[in-house]
Amino acid sequence: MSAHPHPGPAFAQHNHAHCAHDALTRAEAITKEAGVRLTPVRRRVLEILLEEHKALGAYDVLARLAAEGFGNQPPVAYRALEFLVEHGLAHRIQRLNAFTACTHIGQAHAPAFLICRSCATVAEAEAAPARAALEQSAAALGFAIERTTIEALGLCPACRGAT
Amino acid sequence: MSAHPHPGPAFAQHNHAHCAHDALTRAEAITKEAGVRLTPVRRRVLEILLEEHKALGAYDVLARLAAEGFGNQPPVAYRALEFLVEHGLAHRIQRLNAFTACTHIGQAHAPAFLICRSCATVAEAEAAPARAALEQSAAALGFAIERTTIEALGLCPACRGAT
DNA sequence: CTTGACCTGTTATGATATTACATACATAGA
DNA sequence: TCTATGTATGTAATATCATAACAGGTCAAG
Ligand SMILES: [Zn+2]
Ligand SMILES: [Zn+2]
Ligand SMILES: [Zn+2]
Ligand SMILES: [Zn+2]
Repeated sequence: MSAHPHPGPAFAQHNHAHCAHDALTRAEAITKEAGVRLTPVRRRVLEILLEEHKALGAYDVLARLAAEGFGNQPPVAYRALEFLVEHGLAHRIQRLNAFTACTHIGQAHAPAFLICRSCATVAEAEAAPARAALEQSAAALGFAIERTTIEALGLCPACRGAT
Repeated sequence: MSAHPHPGPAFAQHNHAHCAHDALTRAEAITKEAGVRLTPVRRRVLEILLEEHKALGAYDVLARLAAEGFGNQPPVAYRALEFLVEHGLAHRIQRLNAFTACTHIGQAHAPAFLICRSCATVAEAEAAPARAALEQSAAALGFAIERTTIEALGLCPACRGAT
């Protein structure tokens, strides 16, 4: 057990079925705790996001939902995604206008996102240090930070290795 | 002379006419140096962005251009904006899907953006320290960062003071 | 001049996101 | 149990952001 939130498995080999199942279990717990409902659409959207460590656009999610008999209009997807983001079960990736399942559900964390430009895998890195540094710069200007977006584009370990 | 790139004037009282005029002068120099043309549309778009320390959407810019007799189709605005960003004369703000004139034209800088949620003013802060911290986190995962986006939402000094 | 590179303009379309309203469902109080 | 209430879902319509593809204009080198 690591002493601090561990890096998250996105770039490492791991039992992903287990990884996804775990996330769902935690999501159930979190929502129950918060007194909100992880309804079928919401749960299914989370499952879809959990299939891969990538980011999916709202319309990609919507297409999947529609194919499975859920509604087929944009708000169906956007609402479920908004719910997931609001409760810390998913994150929005600004650079991609897309969404990814949180890999640290239930753990307090300040995520920075590492987006592989080759394979599109998205991992969460710890943003606390970067954030602290930014606070410094901002404080010097008298600016009070409330929310930060930290995203990096680059190459993941696997894609660096590949020719 | 400050030892490192100074914070930029967005949140401070300053002679903005002078600020904008300076930026244009530098833009002329930069483009001449690079052997590219700061054509009338491009120059005008930069002037429009320089009017305020805020971010403007491409269609806002387009409306202004159209009203002044330039083309009135999206590519006219997007192309000019793309040119400005490419040559470091403007920046794209991901969170806002919008563009802002660079306040450090001609200076090498790694900008983080501070966006006031109350008055929409955008300032550039030095992102180098935050970026360095992020490199650390990323390196630990074997990820090679190529480009970073660092944006913060919050309250500027003026809006903090106001009731 | 002519050529070629680049810039501008326009049409058309694609991609992302929200507003507004109607219907269905869960559940707590009467 | 019944019904009132809040919440969730479904749908239509529309707003907002962005790009592809092509036609015509400008300008300087040869
Ligand atoms: Zn996994
Ligand atoms: Zn990769
Ligand atoms: Zn700048
Ligand atoms: Zn403000």
